[in-house]
Formats: sequence, C-alpha cells, structure tokens
Amino acid sequence: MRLRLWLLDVVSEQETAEPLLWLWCKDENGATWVVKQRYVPSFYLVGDLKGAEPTLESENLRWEHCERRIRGRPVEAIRVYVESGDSEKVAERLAKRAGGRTGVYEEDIRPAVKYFLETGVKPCSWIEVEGEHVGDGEGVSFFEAEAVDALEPSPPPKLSVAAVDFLFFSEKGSAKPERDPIRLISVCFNDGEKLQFEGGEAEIITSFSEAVRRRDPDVIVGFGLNRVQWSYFEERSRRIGVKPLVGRLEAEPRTSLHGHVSIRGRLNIDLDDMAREIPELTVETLEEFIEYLGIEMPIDIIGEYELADKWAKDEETVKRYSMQRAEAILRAYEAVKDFIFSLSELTSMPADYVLTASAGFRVENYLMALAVKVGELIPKRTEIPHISYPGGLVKAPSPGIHENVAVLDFRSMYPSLMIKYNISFDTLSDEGENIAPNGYRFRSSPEGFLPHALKTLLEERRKIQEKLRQVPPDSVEARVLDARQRAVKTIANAIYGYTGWVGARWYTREVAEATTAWGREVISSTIKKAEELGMRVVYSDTDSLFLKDHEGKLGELIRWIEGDLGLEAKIDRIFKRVIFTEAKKRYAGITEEGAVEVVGLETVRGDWSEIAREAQRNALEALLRTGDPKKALEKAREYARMVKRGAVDLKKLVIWRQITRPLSEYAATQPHIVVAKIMIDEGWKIQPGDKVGYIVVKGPGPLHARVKPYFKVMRDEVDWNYYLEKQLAPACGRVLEAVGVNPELILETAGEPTLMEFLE
DNA sequence: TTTAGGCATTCAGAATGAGTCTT
DNA sequence: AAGACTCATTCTGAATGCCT
Repeated sequence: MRLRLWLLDVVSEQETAEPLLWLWCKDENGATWVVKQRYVPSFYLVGDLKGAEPTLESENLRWEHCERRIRGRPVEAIRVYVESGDSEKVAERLAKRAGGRTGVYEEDIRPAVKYFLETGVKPCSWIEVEGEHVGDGEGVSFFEAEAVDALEPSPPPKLSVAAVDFLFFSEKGSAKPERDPIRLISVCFNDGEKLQFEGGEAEIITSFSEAVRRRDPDVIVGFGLNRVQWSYFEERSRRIGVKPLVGRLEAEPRTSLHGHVSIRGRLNIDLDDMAREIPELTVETLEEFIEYLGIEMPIDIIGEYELADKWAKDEETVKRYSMQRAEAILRAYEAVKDFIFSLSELTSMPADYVLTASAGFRVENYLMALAVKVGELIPKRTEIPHISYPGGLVKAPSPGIHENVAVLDFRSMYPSLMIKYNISFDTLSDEGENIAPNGYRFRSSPEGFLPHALKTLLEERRKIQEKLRQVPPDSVEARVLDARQRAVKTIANAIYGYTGWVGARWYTREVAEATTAWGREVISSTIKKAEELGMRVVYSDTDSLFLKDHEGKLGELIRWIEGDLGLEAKIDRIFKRVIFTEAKKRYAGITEEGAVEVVGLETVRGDWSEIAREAQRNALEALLRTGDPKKALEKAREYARMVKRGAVDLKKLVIWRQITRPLSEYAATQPHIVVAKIMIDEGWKIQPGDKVGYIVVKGPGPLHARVKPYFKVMRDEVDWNYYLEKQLAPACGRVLEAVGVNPELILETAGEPTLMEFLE
C-alpha cells in the first residue's frame, strides 16, 4: 500500500542488528505513523585504493568503486557500506591498515543526518511511502517501507500542539532541582483546552505526563525548555521516583549532545532558542518576544526574583500568570511555525533541532545536501587558527543635518559578486581568469559549487515570490510561502560569512577575502560615479550610499550599476532629513511620511539605560521633525530635570549586559560581572548567554563597586548624578554637538529654565 | 556547535608626569 | 640633591553590541 505522510523527524533505532531508521510521520487525518526503513550508512575512501581493497575483503564489507569530487577535482573513490557497527570505528580501522595514504570522507556524519542528505527526503515535508502496515500500538501505526519518495511541497497537516509553562522558584536566587519543587505546570492546547497541574509534586508530574500521553500532542512548545525546564523536570522526577513519560511509546525526554532535548515522536520546540537569535530583542524574555511578533495580549509581568513572594501572598495571580505564559507561547508558536518548518525543510535539519543550531550549521547542512547531490565529498572540520581579513568599506559621514538624502542599496551584494565572478572553493585557481582586486583568481567555468548554491537559492526565492503574488495575501499558503522565502534568504545571505568561518567544513578564506575585495571595489567605484554625476555622497557603508543632490540623477546611476557593474541596486528610502555625528555606523533620519529611523545610536542599544535611550530618541525626533536644534536641546533639558529630581521609574535605570563567558575568564573587573558574582553568591544560576541587569548606586570607589542587581535597589540609593552625567548627557550631547549646540548646555541650565530660554 | 569584519563607546588599570616630601 | 611617594592625567586594552 501507499501512504502520503508528513515527516516530523528521523531517528536511528536499534531493534535488531539491522541498521534501521524510524521515520516519525503524520497523515492528513492526524494519525501518527512510524515508518520503519532499512538504511545502510556508507563512507568513502580516496587515495591509495589498491592498498585498501584487501582490507575491505578481509573485513567482509560491501563496497563499490565510484567517481566523486573533492573541491571540484574529480577523484576515484570507494564507497564502503557499514551494515553493522559504527562507521567511524570501521573507517578508522581501515585507514590505519591502509597506512595513511588513504583519505576517509563522510564517516563522521550520523546515519539519521546522512539519510536526509542522500535520499533527498526532507523533514517537515510530505513524502510518499510504499510498503506494508504492520501493526498498531499506543496511538501509533507501524509501517514497513520498501520505498520512500519526496513529494512536492504543500502546507503541513493540522498538528496538535501543547504549549507548556513550568513554574518553579526559590525563596532566594534561582530554583535548584535539588531543593525546590515544581509548583505548577500550565498547558494550553491548540484546540483551546487549558490544563493546570498543581498540588503535590508527584501528582503534578504524573498527571501532567498522563495528560500529555492522553492528548498525545505532535508538538510541545515552550520558552526555556532546552536550557532549563526539561532537565529540571527530569531531575525532580528522578528525585521523587516518578517516570516522566512524556514521549511517544512511553519515552522519557532525552538530553542530546548540544543543549537540545529530544522527546520521542514529538517536536520539542523551544522559542527561547529563537528569541536569542533575534537581534532586535534586548533582554530576550517571552514578553519581549511576543511584543516583537506583534501579538497583543495582556500578560502580567512577574520577575523570577519575586515569584516566591507573590506565590506566598497571592497564589491565584501567579497561576494566572503561568497560564498567560502558556497562552502567549502558543500564540507565538502559531506566528513562527511556518518559518521553523520552512527552515527545517530547506536545511534538512529536523524542526526541533534547526532552532538550536546556529546560522553556520544551518548553511552547512544545506550545503552538505547539495554536495551529495552533485557528487562533492563532504570534508571534515579541521582545527585551524583564525586569521582575520579586510571586510566592507565604510566612508566617514559628513557630520550635521542633511536634507533630502536618498539611500541607495546594492541588492544582495556579496551573493551577487560570488555568482558574477564564480567565487568558490572549487574554482579557486592560479589560472583563473577572474582576478580579484586582492589577487586571488577564480575560473569562470564550470560553475562553482557556491555560485550554484546561491543561484539555486535565489531562483527558489524568485519562484516563491512569484507564487506569493498569485495567492490571497492573508491565506495559509501566503503565510507558508512568505516564511519560506525568508528562510531561503537567510541561508543565501549567510553563505559568504560561512566561507570565512574557521569552523566551517568548507572554510576558504580566499573566497571570503576575494568577495569583500570585489565589494570594496564596487562601492568605491560607485561613489566615484555618483560624484561624477554631480551628487554628494554623505555616507557609505559596505553596500549602501547616502546621496544628496540626487534629483533626476538616480536613474542614470542605477543604470550604470546594472550596465557597467552587472549588479542590481535600488533606492531603499529617501530621508527628508538625516543627522550624522562624526561617527560611522550611527545616524538618524526621518522620511517624508514622518517615520523616524535611528541606527547605531544609544537609542537602539540594549546596553544603555532606558532613560538615556528615551531622552535621545525624543531629542532626535524633535530635531528631525523641526530641523531646529533648540527643540532638541529643550527635550534634553526636560529629561535632565527629571533625572536631577529623581523623577524616573527605576526600571528605566536598568543597564543590561550579557555574560559572554565563564566568569573566571574575565580579565577586567566590570560592573555586570561584579553584579553577576553578587547574584551567584545569593544563589542565582548565571551562565554564558544570560543577561544581567544592574543599577548604579551612590558610594565611593570605581563604578564596579557602585552597582547592584536592579531588583535590589531602593529609590534613595540611586546615583542620579551618574545617570545625568554618564548616560543622559553623552547620549543627548552627541546629537546636539553634531548640530552645533554646546552639549554642556544640557546640564548647566537643567535646574531652572532661564528667562531667555523661557522667552524663546 | 560562534556566518564575516568594521566600528564606537565605556571603563579599568597601567603608564606617565608633576609636585611634594623624606632622607 | 636624589629618591620615594601622591595624585591627576593620559594612554591602552578588554569588553560589548551595534551596522552592513
């Protein structure tokens, strides 16, 4: 029989000695299937093949000769099939016996990964299986497949989803599984059912696990599941002797290698992983995440530090808060799921894994699948020292206010250059006819591996966008297509950076270096051309130009870029006014429509206090709207007075900074490190990646001796002077100075407005 | 399990230097 | 008069988070 199924995940299962994969699937009606498929992993030998043959014979391995490529160069290879045992061990044994003249490829890639690469079957996509239905059990139907085929993309079936929030806390500091019980679990299903488990901990854990088994969700989604919650849940279960059977077929959660937890048969999706890679977020909380997604829903804000207190005083409020979180998680999941599934399908990484993987690994997985397709062998990672190379060109801005400035952007400059000059690890050659400005040479044909990847991606994106125009804008199809085109774009844009990453399997510094070198040439020749056409280039960064006096001249410049450079550029926006300081990468502008955009300045930096950011934004807006520096000064003074009087919400004084490494590795004493240490002493768990918030308080000594965790600061301790002189004044001062106002005026008259100011 | 380099900024702590005190 | 000491200023490097 044949079945059409949607693939959730693929897992190696050791049922017998046979190498076997389980394909966890859903059908159109929502039934769960496990498709069992025999899959024999293989690896490649290259080099001294004659020397390897006797060993292969004596080991009784199945093998065959084949043609493959290494960095574009054709090679003879032997493909060795590993029917039983571990590929890496077999390969190592073979290599040793062959005496070092034989290279080994692809033995380091796990079977479940290799299956995707070699079959072209992709997670989060539809497949057709041919075979036999062999039995049922516990909500799962088993199928033995003879053949599995990938099908054309179409929207996923309806999946059942459980959004989960675990509640645990400590009287002081972070909750510790050796001490603090789970108090509550809130679950919100996507069919509307809401459950809350409370009471004795054993009861909470068993009834939660029981409910998960009964409702049998395909997806479990949460915020902080991977880093904290699952391991907490497991540890507490162990301590009270209850099995946390939340996986399908009675499985417990399994912590896999790199901070990712697997729940058998279900997708375990942690939105915290996603929030962490969104640069717009400063503190990466659930609240901030849903706000970023544009989801409007009431949610109480209760800090971790006040949970114990609130629970003791008013349990109901905390319970409501926890359920609100579960609901918010579900709403957020609904908003991002299409993107996750698209990314999963595109990169051939299972959906719950692709979120924890960093950009580099996503690109790599995509390239690996492509490599198998074109017969390019996948190299292993090597440890090599990092050598930095020149990047994009940044032209210093002309400081001050500029009116009517057009911003010209090159479209995907680095990908376009890689395609145009066929820049790739397999076209790099001393005889290449494409010569980069820094001397590296690339053959113009045949098409390189990376340009091929990029063309495929760009073409794919073009097709999706075309389809997108043909479907109703608010339809499911539109949402899925849009998510997919964004996924394609993120992968395409990351390929250049990937080639310069030392951790990459296909790390090739020459490729990255040549790309930026051509980029610099392009931007500087465009600046020259713009000036020849009578425009003024007031600023430029990597692939964008800010142009003044552009009336009637932009068309010619764009045509020149298309004609002479063979690249695409477009006018991204036109600013009615832009203000630059002396600094690069920092400016603010206003469009004709009145939209204010702030770039690089304190306003958009998460490591400045809210009060300084707000003051700067207000000063900038006043300046950009009126063009009058006096208005900006007035705004700045208004804020200065507020700070002097101490009339500011304490939350606006918090300065957030990330802990980027184990505390012992810091060379210099810094405020946020001091605060992290204070918190650790008080029982908080702080690890790299966490953000620490502090407030500066009065007292003697260096700054790092005058900081406290934000939630422990009383109003009368605050060092208002610090916020005035080191936060507000520099943030606003920079802006004012750029328009010729003495920044000291912010402070000098901050107390009372003088008569003169009054009259103005 | 860190896609790249370019950049501004703050603060800590070392280096420098002027001035004063001690022997 | 030379060296020790204090204090203020200048310089350098560590660290972070932004931009394209």
